[in-house]
Amino acid sequence: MSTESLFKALADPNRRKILRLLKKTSLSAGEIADHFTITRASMSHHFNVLKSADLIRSNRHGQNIVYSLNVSVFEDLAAIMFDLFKPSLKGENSNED
Amino acid sequence: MSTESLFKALADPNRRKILRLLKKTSLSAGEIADHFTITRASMSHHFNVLKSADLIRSNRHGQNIVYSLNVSVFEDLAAIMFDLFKPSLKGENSNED
DNA sequence: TAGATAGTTTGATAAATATCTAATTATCTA
DNA sequence: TAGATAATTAGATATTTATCAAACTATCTA
Repeated sequence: MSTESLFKALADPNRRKILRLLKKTSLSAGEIADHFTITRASMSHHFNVLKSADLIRSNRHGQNIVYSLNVSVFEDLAAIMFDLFKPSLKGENSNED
Repeated sequence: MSTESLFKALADPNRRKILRLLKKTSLSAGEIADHFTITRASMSHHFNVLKSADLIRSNRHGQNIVYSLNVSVFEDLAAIMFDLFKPSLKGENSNED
């Protein structure tokens, strides 16, 4: 279910924009929301999807919830991509679904 | 729309399995379908999604339609991933959506 | 402690998607 | 050319998803 949730999370332009914003620095939910026109409820939904895919982490700081990018997923994604595209060797089999 | 269709195409386990099958060698629609339990109509739908994302190519050989992996998308995907995760430099901006 | 502020959760709805069966198209061969 | 085979397209349905408004939770501060 992890590869599944990862690609589904990445398959939405708003969520990719969130990730790009978090590349520079961690940001609170409100700071992120300021870059979008959809409601904060909808933003929360996207935060949840990204968290479920382990693409972001959250920490409360007082009234704010601060989100940060989990860069370690980058490695996972790379591995998945190799699994999908790399010419396979004799007897090699995939773990992924 | 291209990044969009790419991730959406990859967000389905049946479609990822199709790509993995095509890593080794090109295969006809029927040969691919033999590895699945869903109907051939459903398989055709998945082929269409993968073709729209430019992940596979198709060529008719007599009665068969032979599908092959388009490995050049691997590079596109790598670029998109860097855009999403790589720490950005001063004044740098993304082209993606 | 009573607002005010930041954010999430709930419930509803419209749009997208995966699947199926049935019908259609393209090609081969007897 | 008629039937058989390979595959796709069309139409229908159930599930998932993105979004919103409203209600709720957590924290701060006067």
